[in-house]
This record gives sequence, structure tokens and C-alpha cells, in this order.
Amino acid sequence: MPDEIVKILLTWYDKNQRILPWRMVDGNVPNPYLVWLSEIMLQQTTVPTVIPYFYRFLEKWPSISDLARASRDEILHAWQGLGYYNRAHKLHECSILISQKYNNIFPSTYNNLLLLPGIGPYTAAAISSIAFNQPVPVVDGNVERLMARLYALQIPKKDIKKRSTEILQLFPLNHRPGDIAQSMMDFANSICTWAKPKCLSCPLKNHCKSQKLGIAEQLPKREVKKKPTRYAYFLCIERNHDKAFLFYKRPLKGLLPGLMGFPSTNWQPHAWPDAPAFYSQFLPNHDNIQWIDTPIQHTFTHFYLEARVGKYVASNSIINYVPFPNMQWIKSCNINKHALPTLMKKVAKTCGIVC
DNA sequence: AACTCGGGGCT
DNA sequence: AGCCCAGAGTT
Repeated sequence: MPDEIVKILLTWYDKNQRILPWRMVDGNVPNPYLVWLSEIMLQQTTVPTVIPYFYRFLEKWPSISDLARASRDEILHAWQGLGYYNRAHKLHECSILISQKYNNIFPSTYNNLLLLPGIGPYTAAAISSIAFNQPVPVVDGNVERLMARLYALQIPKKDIKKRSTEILQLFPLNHRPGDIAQSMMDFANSICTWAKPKCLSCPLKNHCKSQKLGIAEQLPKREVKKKPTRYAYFLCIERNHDKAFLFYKRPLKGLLPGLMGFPSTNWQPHAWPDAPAFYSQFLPNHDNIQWIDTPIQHTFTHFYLEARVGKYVASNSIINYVPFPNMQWIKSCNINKHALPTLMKKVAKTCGIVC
């Protein structure tokens, strides 16, 4: 049965393969650097989102040694807006490690790839399989959904990855392992979709247990968790004489690590922070703060943020005033030289910053 | 084992 | 409004 499934998947893949910039055509093995870069970017991120970032990275840094010579801030700047910024930090670390300790050569086996920063079980399997033809099961969210439906796995979501991997160990992966992996992901992404799977025209329907049971769309089982809301104030402080704004560089650990941001209160649950206690830290004279009526809404992975933005135009008396050492004035036309997360771009837009 | 990490797109 | 996505790292 697994042999038949693999055969159907490869046949489907040969006919429907998407042309993607990190894929090599004509059956050649792709460049490991391209595979690695794409796989890191694709972690929890959709293909259409990744493509423009991938091209920009490749243009700036055509090889792993080029990337290894870049600074952390350059990489963060190119990564801005892509999210999960720790990936950018690990990308930087990994490039330096491979360039300096590995002589610019990627390891080829699952176990050795797993030792590298930013590379976990999925990515190690994907790189070894796609770039080095290693017969390793590659299990991402797409494959989990496909296997859960093919084998009617009515088990908790957290257990599906392990079970899927076990099942795939019994699949014949020796012939074209990378294509098998990518065929499963492409197939689940376009046929065995999360919502409204195309079961009626599915080439695997005769092999699908959940299709026979009529429960394909309910699998894999989902578990609900409610997101809390947090509340914060942001300050957009403009220096009168040169249209510069007060920014701070966020810590290298935690949320939005190493990116630029506007001064804000703690993002606290349940209640609005004490606004005067907050802005008096930054503004010796805090009259004339214009509070924007419409609050900013932003969704993070595990909470919503609702924020109000205050705009303040600083008088000449605080031209050289910098409240904290991690802060700096940045002229409006230089802001785009720094790495700003999408949330902070919303704040900038809300208070009308233009270059 | 559970939590922390973005942002866009779909329903 | 909720869930999804070529998951990894930390606690």
C-alpha cells in the first residue's frame, strides 16, 4: 500500500510541480544553501510570503560565505516583516559557524544538520532529503494533515508528528526522497487542504481511510485556545528642528529581538497602564501629547495587542535629550535603514510619520 | 509537556 | 473571530 501511495504522489508531482526559486529543475540536486535558506524562511510561513524575501536575500548574499560576512543588523533589516525574528539571529549564527568551522560546506546527514542553530527535526530532515538525497521522513504541518487523513489518526494533535514519522519509516523513500517529501507537502497544500479538501477528485481517495469514514475534513483534531488581549501606550516623540523620532533598540532576547521600536509601557493584561507615570519618564514637559483616537490592533502568536499612540513634538529644549542609553533619535528619512517590525510600522503610520 | 516566538491569508 | 502555515528554542 505505501508503495502505491508513493507512486501516485510522484506521478502527481511530476505533472503538477510548482516552479519555485529554491527548486532545481531537470532532476538535479539543488544547492544546499538555497535549500537551507528557503527552509528557514518557510518555517511557519507561507510560500507566497517567502518568495520576495528569498530573492532579496539571494541578491544581497549569493552564497553562505557572503551571508556570514553580513552584520546582524543587516540581516535583521532584510528580515523585517517576515516575523519570528529569532530565525534571523540563528540564520546569522549558522552562517558564521558553517563558514568558519565547516569550510562553507553543509553537513549532509540528518543527525549532523540537527546540531546547527535554527535547524530542528523538520528542517534537518528536509535539507538532508532535498539537498542530499537522504531517505528520511520529512514531516511538517502539511504532511501531518495528509497522514492524519490517510490513516484516520484520531489522536491528539501533539501526537500526530511522531505517529506520522513512524508510518513514513515504512515507506519506500530510497528513490527520489527529496521529490517524495516535496510532493507530499505540495499535495497536502493544494489537494488535501485544511479547509475544503478536494476529496472527490483526490488521486489518493482509494487509499484514504478517513475518506471512507467520511471524516476527512474533521482531521486532524483541533484544540482551541483563547488568546488574551494586552494593552499598551506608545509614544511617538518628534524632535522639532530636524524631524527626528525617538526610537529604542529592543533586547536581543524575547519578543521582536534586536529590532527598533517606539517607547512603550509594558504590554500588560487586563487593564490599561498608568499613562502619566509612563510618559513622564521620557518627557520632562509632557503637556500637549496628542493621543490618536483609534487604537492600534495587532495580533501576535499568543496574544492580541491593543495600543494607543500619543504624538508629541519636542521643543528645542530637549534637542540632545536621550532618556535611556538604548535609545536614539532617527530622522524620518533614515527610519527605513533600520529593522522595524510590522507593529512599529503601524505605529509610525498612525502618527503620520512620512519621509 | 507546555510555552514563547510574527504576520498574512483564509473561512 | 479563529485557525492555518515547509517549526525551533526554552523552561
